[in-house]
Amino acid sequence: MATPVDRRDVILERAADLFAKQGVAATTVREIAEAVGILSGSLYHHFASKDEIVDAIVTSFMEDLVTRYDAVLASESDPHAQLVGLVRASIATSAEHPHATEIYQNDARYLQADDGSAAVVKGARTVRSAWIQVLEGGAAAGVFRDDVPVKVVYPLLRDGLWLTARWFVPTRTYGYDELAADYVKVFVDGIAR
Amino acid sequence: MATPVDRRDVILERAADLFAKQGVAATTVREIAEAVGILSGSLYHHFASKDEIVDAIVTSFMEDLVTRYDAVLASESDPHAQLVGLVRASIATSAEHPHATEIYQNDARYLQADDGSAAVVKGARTVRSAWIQVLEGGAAAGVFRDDVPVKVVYPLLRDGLWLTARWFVPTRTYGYDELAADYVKVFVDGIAR
DNA sequence: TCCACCCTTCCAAGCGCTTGCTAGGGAGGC
DNA sequence: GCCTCCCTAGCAAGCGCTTGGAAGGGTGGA
Repeated sequence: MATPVDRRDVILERAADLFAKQGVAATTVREIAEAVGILSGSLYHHFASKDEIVDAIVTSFMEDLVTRYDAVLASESDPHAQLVGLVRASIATSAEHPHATEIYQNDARYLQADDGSAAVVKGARTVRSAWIQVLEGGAAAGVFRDDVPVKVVYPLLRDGLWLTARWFVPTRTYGYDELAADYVKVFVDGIAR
Repeated sequence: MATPVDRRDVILERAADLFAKQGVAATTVREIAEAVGILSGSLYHHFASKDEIVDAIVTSFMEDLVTRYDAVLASESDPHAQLVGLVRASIATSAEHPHATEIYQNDARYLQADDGSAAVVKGARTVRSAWIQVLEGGAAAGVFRDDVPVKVVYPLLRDGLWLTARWFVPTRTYGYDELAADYVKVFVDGIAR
């Protein structure tokens, strides 16, 4: 018999999958319950609301991400190394939370509309400032270009990076490490030969 | 008194705005009707269903995009010029259809789940092949790098580009042309100094 | 060891409300 | 009179969630 912790995790996992595929609004509690193998009323034994399920998924992802970013910035000081670290941390977090990124990308409005959870809002701010700090630091140090505003560079990097969760499927010969390396090549060196 | 064409356009415009902000599933026909200034039952005089509204918005955008892409590829043969052309065409189309891009990015699953409209599916294929053609042609011509697979380069470019619709707000001194130019700088030359 | 009690988890039925949409009829313009 | 556009009332289906009760397992005391 599953322990309480296990069932709760299964709900989060299945819900994350459905939310990512269909969007939060279009996913019913009945669908989530069916995917878990229980009836929808039973979900409310574990979570107070559908919103709370969403929050739990995204909060877990965001906390993991912030922890990894903090570790990168604490251990690297060279802008290029920091950038590589942030990319690797992002991709590793995305791999660890296979659907949270998709939910966050697609349903950020949903979270904001409900004023989100404090942890998510705070985490998002931390994530953004990590990147801005690295890009600005790199430009100041003469490592990164400064002719394109950081407020333009950052969203281009951000969106390319986070939407890898939507299309990337690792294979035996081309995994997350290879993706991170190629991402850095494309953005740091460009596609020109 | 508004002519039928005008009212229909107003519905599409208002619906596009709401769909982009909230997602298709989370936008009710009552909200759309209210934004237009009529009651929800009246929408069905102009459109057979809510889905048809979505389709009309996305189809119009996609047709415009394909037309612009075809024009670029017909008039440029140098890979770099083609890439610049595709970028400029994408950004121009995005500016012309302020919300369709957001809908397409967020609700592509929705469209696919309903087998979408033939025009959208066909258009999406055309769009993708235009990029692949340019990237592969450029690599073969020694203009673009060939050490990173095109199937990785393309989605990075694509996502950075299309999500500009989500964050970019033109100002008097930094408009769509400047964005296109900076996008090209970032992706073609990279951010390294 | 056995039994009563408690807790956890779930089922089942249903609530109040919302959704996309229908169909009948009215109003205004030509 | 006819046509276009809209209002109105309401339908059927479905939504997130509540509530009462059942079932199973664990624990402690006699």
